Amino acid sequence: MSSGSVHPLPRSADAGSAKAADKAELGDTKSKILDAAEELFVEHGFEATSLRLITTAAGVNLAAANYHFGSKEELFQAVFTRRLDPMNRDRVALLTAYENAAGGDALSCEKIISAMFIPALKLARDKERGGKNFLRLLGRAYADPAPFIREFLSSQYAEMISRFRGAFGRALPHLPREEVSWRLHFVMGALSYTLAGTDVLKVIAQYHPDETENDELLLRRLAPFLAAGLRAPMPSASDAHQWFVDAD
Amino acid sequence: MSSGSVHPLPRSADAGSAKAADKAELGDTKSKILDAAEELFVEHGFEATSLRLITTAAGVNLAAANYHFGSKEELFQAVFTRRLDPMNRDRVALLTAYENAAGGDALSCEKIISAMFIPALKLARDKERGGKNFLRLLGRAYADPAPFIREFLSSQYAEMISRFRGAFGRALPHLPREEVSWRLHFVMGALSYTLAGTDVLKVIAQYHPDETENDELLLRRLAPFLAAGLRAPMPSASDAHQWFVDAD
DNA sequence: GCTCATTTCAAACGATCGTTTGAAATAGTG
DNA sequence: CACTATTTCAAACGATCGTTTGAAATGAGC
Repeated sequence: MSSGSVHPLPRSADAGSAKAADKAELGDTKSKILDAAEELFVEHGFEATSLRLITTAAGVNLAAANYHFGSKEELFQAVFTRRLDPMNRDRVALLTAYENAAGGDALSCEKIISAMFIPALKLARDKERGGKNFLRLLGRAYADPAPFIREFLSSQYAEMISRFRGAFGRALPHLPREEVSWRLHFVMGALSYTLAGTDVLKVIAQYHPDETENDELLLRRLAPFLAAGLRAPMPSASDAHQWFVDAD
Repeated sequence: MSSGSVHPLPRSADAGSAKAADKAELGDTKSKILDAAEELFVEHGFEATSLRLITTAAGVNLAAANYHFGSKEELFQAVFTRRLDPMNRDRVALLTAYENAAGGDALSCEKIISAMFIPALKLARDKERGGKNFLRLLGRAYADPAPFIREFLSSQYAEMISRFRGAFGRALPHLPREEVSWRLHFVMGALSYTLAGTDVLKVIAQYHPDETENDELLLRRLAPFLAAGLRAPMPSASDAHQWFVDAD
């Protein structure tokens, strides 16, 4: 971690090469690896997914992974940046558009939440194809203990979270600033958790996997739940005491 | 995976042997392994934690792990059952006590939530010692893709979830049964996520790690948030349309 | 003392991991 | 065509993994 890796790094031809076809899957090795990695990381997690499994699924040589990405960690980050970066940019842009449209008025919680959801929905509705897989991967990554994942994600999210915290603060002027941060934390948690879609809780909640495809429906259930939570009044000390009276 | 493992299985002397001292850490190999495993699984995750790391930290021989627990997966499950089983029993018992005390009346959402939280708090306040670590481990396990973890957890939680879904259903008679299941899903998600305490979102929400010790404070913030979400009215179709108006 | 079951130990097993290597294949440019 | 740079390939590297083995140590009952 002392200095950037110095793998061969083929001349990068990423930034919107105009001659790349829309057919998506015809991918050049690099894209094939990213697609396979995205799917397999979701299914098995980072540690349990071997480069051999990825490159075999992608139909490329094992060494191609290290040649194009340098290391397994860098491949993992590449999988994320490909989708996360545009999504978070969309979120900030949408929030800004809402704020401009509202003039000086504060946005409603639902409006702010929708600025977080709509770009995620766009991704799930599939950007190219594997968008749904990525959202599940993202939800899981939050709970991954690997330090490099945590540091990477927090840096990727820093700007977006800062912007949304400000928006929620203006929407909830009666709440202490610290309480707003907490509730944003809860919102991000519930959202990530729901997107992760762990089968554990699907079973627990008698979830019907048939409906899984309809993420929009899911988020339309989550948004009112979260908006109501955000608007909850600060509990008084007596309230808390009443709820948490010990029952030994 | 075809049949139960047939490792030597030393004669089990678990169930409350009266002569076991309260001093906790003096543990017999088996407890030392469980304690070390609990801490290391939290820190590195299941796949990334080797048996050599665990047994070294526990100060016992490598083979002792397989001798006492059969396999790494069974050790992982043993770490969970040691704490999860009593906690979920406490939850159900507390809910039952609340219901009996209320006679035929439905409980408030806050009361039901507290029946989920108080046993978790008791654990966090440390049962013996490592309770806090375990809650973080539990939160992470929900997001773990390993099938054996998911199946194990859903079986461990089945009864408790069923009981609480019924209680929430009575507390929220105006909501469709399916909506109650969804909101319980969100509640479990937010709770697990918060307990997991991933540093990612701590950073994101400008969380002050100094306060980390005070889990009670944390849950007293989460409970009102969740209770308000549970009580949210069903959104009308027009509401949803207003929130999710596309902004292309 | 002896016997026998239980637990600990050092050492090794086969398998798989991420990564590297150097040559062969391919594409680009004159 | 030849020349060069880029990409692919089979093969191997050293390391670490979960698990097993068989002998040594330990404790209980007599």
